[in-house]
Amino acid sequence: MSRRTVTISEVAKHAGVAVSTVSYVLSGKRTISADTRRRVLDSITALGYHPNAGARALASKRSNVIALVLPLRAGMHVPVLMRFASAVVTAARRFDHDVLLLTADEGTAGIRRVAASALVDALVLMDVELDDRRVPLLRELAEPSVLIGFPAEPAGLTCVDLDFHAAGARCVEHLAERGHEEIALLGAPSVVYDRGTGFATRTREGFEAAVADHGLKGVALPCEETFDEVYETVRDLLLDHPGLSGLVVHNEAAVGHVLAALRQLDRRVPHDVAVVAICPDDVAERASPPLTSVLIPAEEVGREAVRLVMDKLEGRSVPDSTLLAPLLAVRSST
Amino acid sequence: MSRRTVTISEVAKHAGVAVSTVSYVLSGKRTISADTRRRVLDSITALGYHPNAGARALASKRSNVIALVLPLRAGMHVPVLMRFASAVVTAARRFDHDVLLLTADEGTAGIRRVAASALVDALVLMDVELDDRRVPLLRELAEPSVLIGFPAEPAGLTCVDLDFHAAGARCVEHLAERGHEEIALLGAPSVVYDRGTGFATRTREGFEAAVADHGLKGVALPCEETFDEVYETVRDLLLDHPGLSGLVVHNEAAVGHVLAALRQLDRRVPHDVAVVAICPDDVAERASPPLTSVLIPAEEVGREAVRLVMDKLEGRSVPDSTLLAPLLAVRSST
DNA sequence: GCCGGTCGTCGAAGCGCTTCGACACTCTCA
DNA sequence: TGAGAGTGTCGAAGCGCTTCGACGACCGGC
Repeated sequence: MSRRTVTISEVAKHAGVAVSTVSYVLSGKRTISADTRRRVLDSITALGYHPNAGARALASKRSNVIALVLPLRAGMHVPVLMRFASAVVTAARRFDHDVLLLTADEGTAGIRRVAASALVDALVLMDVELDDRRVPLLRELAEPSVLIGFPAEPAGLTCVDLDFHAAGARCVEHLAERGHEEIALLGAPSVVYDRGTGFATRTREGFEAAVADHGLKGVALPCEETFDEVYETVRDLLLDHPGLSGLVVHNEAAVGHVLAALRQLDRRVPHDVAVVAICPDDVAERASPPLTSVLIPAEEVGREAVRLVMDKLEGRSVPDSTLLAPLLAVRSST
Repeated sequence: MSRRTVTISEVAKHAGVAVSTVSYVLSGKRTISADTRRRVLDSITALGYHPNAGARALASKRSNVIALVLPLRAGMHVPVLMRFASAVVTAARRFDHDVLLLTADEGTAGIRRVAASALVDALVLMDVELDDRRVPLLRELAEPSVLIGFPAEPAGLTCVDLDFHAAGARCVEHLAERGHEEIALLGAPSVVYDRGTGFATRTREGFEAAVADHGLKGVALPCEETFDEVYETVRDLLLDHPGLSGLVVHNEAAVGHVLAALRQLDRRVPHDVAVVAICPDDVAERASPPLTSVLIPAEEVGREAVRLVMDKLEGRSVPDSTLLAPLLAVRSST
């Protein structure tokens, strides 16, 4: 039965020490003799003591909570977002922090509110747009923050992401190595480009640069996410480019449809058309055939974002930009 | 520029009143003259005051934060979970509460921790299993909580969910009305049944009961989520049941594969096989053809869960069980 | 044998807020 | 006209914790 709440002074009394001693045992900010430490720790478990979060936050000016700002916008692939989110939560816990979930309905007001009320110590923003309304606010707030993704003007901000430019290029390179000469990129839904979401654009730029470098013919198209639209896009693409033999797909939601469309159009993968995806590993593995892919290292990005945030909280200096190198896993689709 | 933090006593000084008066203006717990209220409110905006969350929590024993416990387990359809989560956040904000995100890695320890440290006032648990490890803990903790979903032993707990039993039955009823006599249910992946997740089982029971009631022939199968597995399942199903003309699909992730498989097996929807899905509206609408479906009212469930939690926090009594009636939307697949 | 330096511990002062009791006032209504 | 009942406001006492300065006790070096 959950007894009424146990306070630090009860622990102190039980262990026969001062309140401050208990506090120092817990924080390790002053040296405590092994013997005293033992007694305090024993009392803590005996009484089932848990520090009160509010009191701690008030006294220490640290809430040990970070905000995760997750817009949940149209066109975003939710499972990927959730992997980031989940990674952030797990990583935060390793630093003894919890995660407050902020969605977009409140707009920037939510960010302002949690920062001003000291509810959180720092912010992690996901799904950053090139021209993101939250960015000017961040500059104004001076609250430690890390962006997952890059805005157009990242100067002075801390950003982390997969190096999508390199990822796009890596896919092209792989297809070039395999001898393909005419290839296409199927990207995000056009709404995502219109919004100027960075990762979509950067992949396309990487794709185009590598196509030029390798002297290939290449075309980049947005790609919607219903089967019928995908089917049409693929059909038209094959019609317009009879020589096309390689496909880069950067759209988790559409990747299954693309394969289904190829199947229906009687193109064998990889025999007639080779496919490289940029997507999480499990999506690539579960496709048929399993796809050669550049994985989106959601766990790593989330972990890195938290590490950066913690560094900033501790006053350590951090790099403005952290780009994780793309890693290509070859499977049966190329 | 974010000035250093403004406190209530500065507001009080600025408005020429006592600190407690400012507090009462904010909380409305005592009557304040219109004139004083105005002056205080003006000072608050003039100084840009935001109450400190920690101090408030300490003094009032209320953090104005609720925990959302989101296991993120295998086999769960993430986009649906996120719609619940998003609805919970939005609803919580309407009650001036924030949401702390708890995932499963910590197991029950996380729940215990946030409750004991008074980090949160209440808990909302998602994706509840029939035999859920978190349930005994809830009984022990005496922290206000609401479950989204039903455990095997819900006595004394507050649960809210779509009435999946009725939903399964409703789909059968609809197919019966359309004259189908032999039908099948394609449900969640078998791992979900094995785990004893309530909603999957309850849908099947509703399906089976209604099949019996209407004197139909019906079979219920689990359904995995890769195209190849779905294809096999559908193919075998049609082989084993040549007279089968109606399908109920309760698996968002597989629904697209089921349609693709039918297409590949040369069965026209709804001409040869009618399909009813239990899934969110947008999934049903984006399928081709658009699916007749019982929608999963994620927003409504989330909202209801928060309402119940707030009622409990205010000491109002709430019903143990809240079942939302299923609503069937007829589209082109039946 | 005395001095300066750790080391380990304590007490007390807040952190910024809510809330309780008290205290003027101003209205009633007998 | 005065007792009683509101109103509107104030001051002060915490809420449970961290942190700062202080202070013995003990150490080695001269």
